Amino acid sequence: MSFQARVVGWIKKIPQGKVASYGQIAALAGSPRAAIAVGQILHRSGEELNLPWQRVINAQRYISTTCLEHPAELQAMLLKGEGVETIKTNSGYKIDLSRHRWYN
DNA sequence: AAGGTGACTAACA
DNA sequence: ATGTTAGCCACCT
Repeated sequence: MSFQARVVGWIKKIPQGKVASYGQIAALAGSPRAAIAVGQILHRSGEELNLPWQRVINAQRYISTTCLEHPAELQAMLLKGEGVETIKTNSGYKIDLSRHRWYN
């Protein structure tokens, strides 16, 4: 089973209304240092694999998408749609982890 | 098949 | 607090 497959598996398990960080997923998938690789996977095939990519944010609890098709604004909207509060700040969209952090 | 590239992070200045 | 640096590592070409 590839790292990618494990990552996908975990991401699918993130419950609605909860969020996890790239590093957290990487750790669950067996490579605590591969956070950036997780981002890579989502970046490329997150949408076509039908994953809840919006539930994955960075360790600073900010939305960190950059790609034009999936801007932070869209992610914030999707999260809001499932009950996750996003706070708009000058530096981006911040997530209220005290309420929405996903505990495994 | 070797190397470039990130939707990352933690550690510093 | 804010910006930079240097490890990270799997995916893609």
